[in-house]
Amino acid sequence: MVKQPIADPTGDGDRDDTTETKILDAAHAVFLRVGTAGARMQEIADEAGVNKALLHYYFRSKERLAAAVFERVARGLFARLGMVAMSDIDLETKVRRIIAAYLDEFVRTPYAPGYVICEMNQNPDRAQQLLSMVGAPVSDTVPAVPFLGALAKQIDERVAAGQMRPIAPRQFLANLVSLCVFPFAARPMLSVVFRMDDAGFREFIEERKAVLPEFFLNALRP
Amino acid sequence: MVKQPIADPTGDGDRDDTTETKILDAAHAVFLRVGTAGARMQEIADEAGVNKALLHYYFRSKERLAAAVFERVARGLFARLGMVAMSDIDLETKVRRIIAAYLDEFVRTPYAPGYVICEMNQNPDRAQQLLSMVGAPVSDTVPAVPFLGALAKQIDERVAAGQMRPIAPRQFLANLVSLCVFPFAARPMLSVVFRMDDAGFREFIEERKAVLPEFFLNALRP
DNA sequence: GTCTATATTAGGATAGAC
DNA sequence: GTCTATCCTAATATAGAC
Repeated sequence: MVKQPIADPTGDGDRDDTTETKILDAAHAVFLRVGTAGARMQEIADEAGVNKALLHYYFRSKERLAAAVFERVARGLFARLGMVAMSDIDLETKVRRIIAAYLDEFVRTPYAPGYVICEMNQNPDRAQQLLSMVGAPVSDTVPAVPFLGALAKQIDERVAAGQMRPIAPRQFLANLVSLCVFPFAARPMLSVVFRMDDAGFREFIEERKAVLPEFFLNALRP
Repeated sequence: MVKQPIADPTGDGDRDDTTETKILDAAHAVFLRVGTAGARMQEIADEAGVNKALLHYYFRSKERLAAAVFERVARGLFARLGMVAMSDIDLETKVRRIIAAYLDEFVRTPYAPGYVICEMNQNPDRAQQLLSMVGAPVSDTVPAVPFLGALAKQIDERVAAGQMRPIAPRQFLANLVSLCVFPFAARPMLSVVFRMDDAGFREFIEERKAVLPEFFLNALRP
C-alpha cells in the first residue's frame, strides 16, 4: 500500500493548522486508505505528527473520530450533487454538470467513494448518521432529500412534453450516480480487468468525461 | 446489525457438510457482513458451531481464511459475466442476459458487491490475487480477460454496421457493470436517500429489471 | 495542551490432552 | 479431528507529570 497523504481532504482550502484539524485530517487520510476497522490510532497519530494520547484528548474514542471523518466525507459527497441539482438550470445542463463535477472531484479524492460504501456496509450506525445529515422528511409529499424533489419535477415536465422517455426519478438518479461513482469505488478491480496503471486509469476517466454525458442523455431520448 | 446467516453462499448447491466447508461458509457469512478487518475469529467459530482452534487447524491464519473467502466470492462474481459474455449470441441479448443475471444474483447475495469493493480497496494483496484468477495476458493482442475480447469484437462489428454509436469496449463494460452493481454496493446509502426498507429495496430492484435494458440499449442507438 | 508511562482488554495463534 | 487452556502481542484507552 502506497502512502498517499491528503493535504487538503475536504478540498475547501480550510488551512487552519490547529491540532484538532491536523488530527482530523490525518484520520481522514488513514481511514480512507485502510478503512475504519483496519486503521490504528497510532498510525493516525504518526500521520498527524502528534502523540497518540492527543487523539483521545480531542475525540475521546476511535469511534467518535471515525464518526467525525465520515460526517465530513459524506457531506462533501452530497454537497456538490445537491447544489447542482437544486440550481435553476435545465435538466440536460444539470446532468452534464453533475457528471463533470463528480468525475473531477473523485480524481482529487479517489478513496472517498470506496470509503463511504465500505463504512455504510460495515457499520450500521452510519445509516442513522447519514439520515440525520440529509434530514428527516418534511412531510409525506415533500421528500426529505430536497434535490430529489427538484429533479423529479424537471423529469416529469420533460416526460410530459415528450422530450424524454418516462423514467422513475429514483432510477434516473441511481443511474446517474452509478455511472459516475462506481468506477472509482471499483477502481482496483477495473485496474486489474482493464490492465490499467495509475496513468491508464486517469486516461480512462478522461475518456469517460466525454462518454458519459452523451451516453446518459441519449439513453433517455424518446 | 442484523445477523443474516447464509445457508449456501456460493449458490451452487454444494452441501457437503465437512467441517472445513462449515468453517468456510461461516467465514463467508461473517466477512461479508462486517468486513475482513472487522471480523473476529471467535465470531466465525460461533457461526460455524465449532471451536476457534479449528479455524487455525484448517486455514492456519485469519489472512488465509480471508483469501479463501475472497477467492470464492470473486470467482462467483466473474463466472456468470464471463459465461454470458463468451456465449454465442448477439450483443443485445447478451446485454439483457447480463443485466438479468446480475440483478437476480445480487438479490440472493446482497453483500457480495460491497464486500469485494471494500476488500479490494483496503487490502492491496487482493489485486494480485484477482490478477492471478483472471489470468495473465496471453499476448499483446489477446487480452487477459477473455470475455473482453469477445465483447469488443461484437461492439466493433455493430458500430461498423452503423447499428450502434461508437464506444470504447471498456467504457461499454464499465457502464453496464456500474448500472448493475452499484445500487447493491451502495444499498445502505440509497436506502437512506430514497427512504426504502427491505421491501422497498426489492421493489426498487424489480423496477430496475425493466428500466436497465431499455436504458442501456437506448443509450447506444445511433 | 501535550507528552510519557501504564493499565486493560481484545484477539490471533499455539500447545497439548483426548 | 476436535476440544480446553494458555500464550502473547497489539491496540484502545487513561493517569498523571510537565
